[in-house]
Amino acid sequence: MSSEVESLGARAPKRARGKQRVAELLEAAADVFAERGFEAATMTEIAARADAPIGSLYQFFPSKEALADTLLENYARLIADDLQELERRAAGIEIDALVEILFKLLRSRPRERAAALPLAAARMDEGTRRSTFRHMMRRHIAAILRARQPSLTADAARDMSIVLLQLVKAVSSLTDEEGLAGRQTALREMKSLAVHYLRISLSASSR
Amino acid sequence: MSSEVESLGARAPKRARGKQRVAELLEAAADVFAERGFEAATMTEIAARADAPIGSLYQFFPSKEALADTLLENYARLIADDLQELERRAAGIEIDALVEILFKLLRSRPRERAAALPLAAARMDEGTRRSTFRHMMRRHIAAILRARQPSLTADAARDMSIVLLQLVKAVSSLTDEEGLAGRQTALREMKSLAVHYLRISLSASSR
DNA sequence: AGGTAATATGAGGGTACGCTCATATAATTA
DNA sequence: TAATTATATGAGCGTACCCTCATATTACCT
Repeated sequence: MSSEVESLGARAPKRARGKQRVAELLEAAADVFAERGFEAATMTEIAARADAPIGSLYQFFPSKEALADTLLENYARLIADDLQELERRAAGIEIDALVEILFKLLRSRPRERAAALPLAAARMDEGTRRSTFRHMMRRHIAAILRARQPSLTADAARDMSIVLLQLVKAVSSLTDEEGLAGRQTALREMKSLAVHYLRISLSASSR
Repeated sequence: MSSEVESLGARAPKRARGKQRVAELLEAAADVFAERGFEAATMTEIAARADAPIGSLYQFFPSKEALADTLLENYARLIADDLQELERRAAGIEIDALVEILFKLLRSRPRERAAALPLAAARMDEGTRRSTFRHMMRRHIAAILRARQPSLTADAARDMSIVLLQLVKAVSSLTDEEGLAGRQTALREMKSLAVHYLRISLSASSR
């Protein structure tokens, strides 16, 4: 499932067996982090769920933090790539189609996403990393909007991306909630709200 | 600040000094839970921040879970009371004013809210408690909408309350984010989105 | 004043956690 | 084959956590 390797880890896997192990460990880690959150997740459970001894886990990931960061970076890279590709195609796409694509894209890879979101929240303010997950998202969405309509100022695009991302987040949390009566209706209405918002704002900026 | 006492705690305070202590402990607990989340918060730090020895904390709260639940219930009761009062007045209020009041109300008591939201997420599925915080909110918002427009069906009011609460949540998370350029603009636009949504949906239901 | 209930206090028990490391095995290279 | 590098394994170390409890102090009541 996850085929990427860590960047800042202690020892990267060199052989096929190592890479396979790392993939299994990352998959198990994603599940456990998604279920329990960063703090409550334990390295013991992650190793157990990957059917690996605890030593193997630490062979490839020097700490719980490094493991979480690897997971987060992998997910961020996947999404960033998709967003960049959408930016290239954005010029010729209608607004409602754009919203549809955007929503689908940001809700894709639900497993990785379910792990990444708690991790992004828990490990937000570590060290000097100013390039938060959320900032990357905003930059990309703003770029897509400006690709779609070049007359947009940078400030306007930034503001719109903030609103749009909040709407996506709302849709995501509704999608994740099981057994909610009225969920379909709510999802539809939130999408049409997004389309409405984009239409209004884009037409205002084209004056 | 917090003047309520716990309901299911081991020993409720009987004397003035005890009540004062409990208030200080709850305040410190709210801060620590807000900063660190449920899991990462430690009883030691909560006691230290209230300038109380660890034994005093356990005198009044038998466990970390009980402490969190007390905090959550206190906040839920405060908000529920406010919402109920708004329901009584809802009939004569214009839509944009209603949205304004609702948003302000749900963002009030930022300290308690900052603690309650992580706790609600962390302790969502404990025991048989089906009356989640979120369900209570939805019921109240739906009741307010129906008070404002009695022709609303129960289902429609429920769906609208779901959408509305997501919008409020989005606004809240923007409010909490410091130093965000474009925040004011984003807040204004999300509010007008909520008004637009309510107008459309309510007029559709009055046919 | 004496008696009783409420509160104060902090040393420490038990536990689970993150993580280390010495040692064993497998795969690759020379 | 021999040497070397990569990976496997799990007992156990140190620590920090949640919580207990014996004992001391304070406030209230009669």
